[in-house]
Amino acid sequence: MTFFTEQPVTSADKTFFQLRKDIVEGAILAGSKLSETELSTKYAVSRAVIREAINRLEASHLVERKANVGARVVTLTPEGLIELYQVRESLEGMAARLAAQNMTDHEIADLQSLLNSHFEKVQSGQSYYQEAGDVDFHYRIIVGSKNKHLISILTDGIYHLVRMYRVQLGMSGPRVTTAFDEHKHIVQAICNRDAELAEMLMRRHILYSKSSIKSKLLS
Amino acid sequence: MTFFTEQPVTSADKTFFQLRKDIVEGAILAGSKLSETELSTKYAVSRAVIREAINRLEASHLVERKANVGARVVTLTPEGLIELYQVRESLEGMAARLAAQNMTDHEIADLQSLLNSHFEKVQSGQSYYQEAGDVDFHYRIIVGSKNKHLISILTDGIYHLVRMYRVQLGMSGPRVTTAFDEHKHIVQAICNRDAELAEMLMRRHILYSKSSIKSKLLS
DNA sequence: TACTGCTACTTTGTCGACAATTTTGCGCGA
DNA sequence: TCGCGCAAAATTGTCGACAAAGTAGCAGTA
Repeated sequence: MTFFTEQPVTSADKTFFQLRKDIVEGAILAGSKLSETELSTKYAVSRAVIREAINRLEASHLVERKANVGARVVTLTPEGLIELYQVRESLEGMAARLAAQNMTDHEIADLQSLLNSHFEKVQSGQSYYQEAGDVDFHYRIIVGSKNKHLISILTDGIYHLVRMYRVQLGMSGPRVTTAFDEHKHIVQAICNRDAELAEMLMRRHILYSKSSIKSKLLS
Repeated sequence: MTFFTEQPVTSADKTFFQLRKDIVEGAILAGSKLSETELSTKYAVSRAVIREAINRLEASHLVERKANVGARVVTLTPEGLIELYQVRESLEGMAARLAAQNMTDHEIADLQSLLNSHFEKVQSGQSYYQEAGDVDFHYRIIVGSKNKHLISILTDGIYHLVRMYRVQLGMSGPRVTTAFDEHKHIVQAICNRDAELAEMLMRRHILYSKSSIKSKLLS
């Protein structure tokens, strides 16, 4: 994952990253209360940095806060997941459209080679793929859109929430080979600079993921 | 404008709203530095509440911050405005789609009567419309989507930035009557529960606005 | 027993002071 | 005159303490 360009510099940064990790991965339970004093002793920092970290978590939609009452980790609901995928469909569709217009030939070539490496892994039977590989694929297209707002909303906000759902509701499941084909066609459209088609395919791709996840939630 | 459900409760809230207003309306110049000590004396609060306010402004994409250096108000560029409208096209298109599915009949009736009141004003020659009326129209559809993330991203983030561009680059211009027709057709599609068409019309509507603004920027 | 109101406690909000980092400006030497 | 380095000033980051709001528990009364 060529992901983590963000590296902590201040103490509040470190605390924020740590807290985000703990929340996303379930070390801090969904729906639980975040006590400032408690966290400040646990992480050995002052309440001021805890407060700043919590503020940023709120901006990421990972916690909700009430004035004079406190902050709680968001609760995960099927409806929430559906809503999240609706936003993803919209934004990542646009990202694919823009990527088809704005990615450099070199970036597209890289994307294709990434896809090839995935293909080998899938073919050799490794059911690896879904987590890291899928994230990496989508991440490159998002960044390839070259749209600052789009990139920020998706990578700073939506994606950590999606991962939280994936981890805590145990969404690692199949959809490997079919998803791979979908990825292939998206890259093909981007390579042809067909923005319209790239958007449509990406939206379908995410729509399918949503259906797959929805049916898994009900079982 | 049925907008301001958000009312300040804490001191940091008030400072945040005030600062946001000052930035959006240009009382604090785009690109200028936000000195914590300076602001704390100016608004007569401690640096802690200023810091919290700045953090929230950063989350709204109205200021950018560098560790150990400070925060600056974002600078307005033609490219930035284009990018903003790309995100709007994507998200508000989805909002219209979801509104067609999720708005109650009562909400739709309200939307239609809002449109009628606009029609009267436009017909009676008042070039009123564009600012408050336009915002109100879009706001209702966004809320009508019933998608929490969508609503938050648009009303807490994007919209203040759009308004900042409008105010500071003097975008109040025409496009009144044509925009009204577009609004009418969108409402018609929502009323027919035609989600597909509602999304398409909304995307076109925003696309046209973008072109109109772009040409105005170049003149 | 159930409800109301008070009190004590816990938690969040705000403040001023200190620490750490960055920026500024001066002096020195080439 | 220009560039380098060091020191001083200014700015941001962090901390502990106090203020204010909310919560829980107890006592008293109907």
